[in-house]
Amino acid sequence: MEMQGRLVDSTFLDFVGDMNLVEYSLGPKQQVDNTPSTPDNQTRLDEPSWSIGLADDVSTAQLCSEHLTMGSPRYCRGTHGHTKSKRRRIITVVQRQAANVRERKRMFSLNEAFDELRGKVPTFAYEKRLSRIDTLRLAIVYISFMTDLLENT
DNA sequence: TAGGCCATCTGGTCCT
DNA sequence: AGGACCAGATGGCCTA
Repeated sequence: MEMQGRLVDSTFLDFVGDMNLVEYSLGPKQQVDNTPSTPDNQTRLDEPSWSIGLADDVSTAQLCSEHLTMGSPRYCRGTHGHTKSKRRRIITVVQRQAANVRERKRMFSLNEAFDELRGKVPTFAYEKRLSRIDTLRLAIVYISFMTDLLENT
């Protein structure tokens, strides 16, 4: 994937070289692997502490109050700020887990798309893996550059 | 140690 | 009703 640089003429490489995006140092190690479920996550899924003792028809509001003791505000969001609540969608633990799985799959496909995009934008071989935001920014610059190139030839 | 990046969870909203 | 999408929150990992 770092081969893309060779496919692009030196003009663009000079162009890219001027960008702040290419300030990465050596260090090819992947920062994060994109596997959707690490062993850590598996344990989290396997034993969802927040689901213990919850009946299927427990509302999320109840869930919230029950888990204030967990000391983690992440389990109690959505109601703060606006006490006037709209109708809440009752969701079971099973549905929540299914939604989490879908969300992980969705993010996985999103990351696949990012990887594909990384393969399309030119980078130097020694560069660290582009972050998602840098991939988008570089793609924007790359497209703009190519557009200009086409219009001026 | 602070900051950046990421995975994951979660609730809200939109759409079918 | 339920899935897709989105954004906020949180915690972990890595690097300067």
